[in-house]
Amino acid sequence: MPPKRAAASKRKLEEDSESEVDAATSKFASDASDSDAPSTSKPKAKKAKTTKAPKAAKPKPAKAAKPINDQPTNKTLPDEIQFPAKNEGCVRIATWNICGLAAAQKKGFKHYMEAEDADVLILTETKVNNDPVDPMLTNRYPHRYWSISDKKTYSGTAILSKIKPLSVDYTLPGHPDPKSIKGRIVTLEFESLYLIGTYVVNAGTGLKTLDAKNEWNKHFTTYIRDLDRKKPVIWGGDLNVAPTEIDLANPKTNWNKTPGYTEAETRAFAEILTPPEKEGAKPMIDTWRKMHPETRHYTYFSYRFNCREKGLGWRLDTCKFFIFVIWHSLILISLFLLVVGILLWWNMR
DNA sequence: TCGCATGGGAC
DNA sequence: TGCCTTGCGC
DNA sequence: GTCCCATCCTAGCGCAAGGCA
Repeated sequence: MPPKRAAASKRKLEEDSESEVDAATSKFASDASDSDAPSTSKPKAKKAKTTKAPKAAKPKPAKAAKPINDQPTNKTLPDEIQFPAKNEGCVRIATWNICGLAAAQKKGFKHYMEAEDADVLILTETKVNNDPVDPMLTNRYPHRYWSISDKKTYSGTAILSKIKPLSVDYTLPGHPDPKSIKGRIVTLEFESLYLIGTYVVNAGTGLKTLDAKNEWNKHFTTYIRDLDRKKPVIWGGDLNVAPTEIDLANPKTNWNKTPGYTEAETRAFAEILTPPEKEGAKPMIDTWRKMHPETRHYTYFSYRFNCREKGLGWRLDTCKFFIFVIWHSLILISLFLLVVGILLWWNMR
């Protein structure tokens, strides 16, 4: 049954700045056999229904604030999007939290995909229940890996690639509840590196799922360290954390209250980036922050309070790429962080 | 998850 | 069967 | 009285599933 929001279905698409990495790597590709493993989805038990009094409508402020940081405020995807040309010999990796593939496709996902022409595209919150067979995707990306949640139309992570990986993994080793991880992680192993795409657990309204997130962080940290001992790692996707106070517009009022900016989350993230000395692990690089040490640029804006227009956002969901230990690798010849873009992210939390 | 109103404590 | 409402997550 | 801080309350979207004519 189609959703019946039509009458009130305002087209709500927020564009965000997008981060992307062109990582030149002549040996990125491999001759390994294709390991596209289909994910399956299972019907979920229906949710318990509770009665709730309808909220009283409140008049909205008609304030037309001035955009801040020159960030785009349009809510629909333009038909024509331009990105800088790819560098010769580079592999372009991009990430986008699409908040529903079906919805994204209605709103111009195709335009973005054609314009960006990423070699590897990480998608999060796909909300798909089966591996999509859309020719638009299959023609451009011969290798597609969909991690699908057991919970219908919930979470979902995918990596679409023009390059064939050696192997693919949809698990987070060591996590005590593998079911809760389904749909949140895809790891591709290439000849020269690992690429991880994640849709990290959201700490939830009232931080009610912070414990689950802490559990995720604990095991993910171990996992990424283990991989890094073997090959360099690139990690992208929706990381659901604003690492530092310059990664969100109002750090003071949100500290330890709002999911994405709590002590537990920021500390866990910092420890992934800069492992404690005793662990002997190599430090990792937040590429966006490395190249834009002071820029306040956000990837997420709340629907509430006209945050988009006011420039009140967070750098938390997409736009984060972390290239780990690239310097010891001869494979990665150059690294360019291109923050141009139109990131299409109309998620809300 | 912003910005305002409200209330309480410190000074 | 299909429109409409409700609930949930973010 | 003034300042500071904590707390409260709030929007809009995508989607599935249930209610009901």
